[in-house]
Amino acid sequence: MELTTQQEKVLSALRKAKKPLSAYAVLDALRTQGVRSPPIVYRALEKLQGAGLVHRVESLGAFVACRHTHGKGPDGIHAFAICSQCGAVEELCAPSLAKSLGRKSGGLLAEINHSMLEISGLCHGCVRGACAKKNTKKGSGACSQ
Amino acid sequence: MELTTQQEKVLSALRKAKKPLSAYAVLDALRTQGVRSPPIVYRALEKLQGAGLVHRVESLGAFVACRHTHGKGPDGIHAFAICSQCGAVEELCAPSLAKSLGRKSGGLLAEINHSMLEISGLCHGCVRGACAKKNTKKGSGACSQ
DNA sequence: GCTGTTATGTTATAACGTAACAAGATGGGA
DNA sequence: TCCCATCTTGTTACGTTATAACATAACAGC
Repeated sequence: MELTTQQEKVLSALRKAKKPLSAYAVLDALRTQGVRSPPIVYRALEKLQGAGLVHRVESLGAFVACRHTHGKGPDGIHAFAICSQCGAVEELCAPSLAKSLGRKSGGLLAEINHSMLEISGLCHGCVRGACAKKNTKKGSGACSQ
Repeated sequence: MELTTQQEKVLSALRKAKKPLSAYAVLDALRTQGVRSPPIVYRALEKLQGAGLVHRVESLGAFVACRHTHGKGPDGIHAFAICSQCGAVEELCAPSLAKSLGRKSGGLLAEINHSMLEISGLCHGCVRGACAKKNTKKGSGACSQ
């Protein structure tokens, strides 16, 4: 997929960040590059998500650049481990969940389009007290565990 | 747990609804009963979530009353199947996932507090064309599959 | 040049969530 | 009884997240 200029900018901002960024954080990061209004960011995010290059972390209302290559389709499960204190996030590979999800959701769903799994807790660093900052939304948070 | 008046109202509104309600939808539903401002609803929701009586469906930004009894702790996994067209939601039991989650998230997390799994797709009814309404956020949507 | 499509851009507003403060209600003690 | 702590209720105002609606540019193909 060919990325447009704006999509490149947004993707690059997310790749530079050490933790998930809200759409407005992306906007702020890109103001110096001429990005001025929310829809620009949201449109780019939408395309990038469609291409599997970016995921939305639902429980944070924030976005991360993806490191893996996902197949699209039912086994395109997006799974994240999230430290609720310092904001660190790790993307997990959980392809083995695909089949059991199909069985479990069969009561309601005939087709699966998208699955997401988010596990939150405390990272090793925060448990040891090594992650200085409390997650302040603005703070640069994200420790290396 | 003893519920306060407001908590009762909120829980009852969610139980009556056939699909997840946003906090503001709850607010609207309770205006006739004297509930006038968002914090009242959010506070009640927070307590109800803490008690496991209500869950937040992250990918919808909405809340549902819980039908099961959950143990609290790591195996308190909240799993939902969601029809992206008509808005129907089914809460799944996925206790077997608990252990594998622990393993998968171990790289980052030392402790798990909360896990959520959301699977979206099309329900049997929507695939057959039996669910009339497209999910319009205001529409009463939710088919019986 | 014309046309259809995609990308870009703006303004304004909807929808979701919380901070900060004030005021009643309750339930002990001293 | 009075004082104090605590909990619940309530308000206003604000911050954050997301989208609607519209206008314009850029470009490919005829």
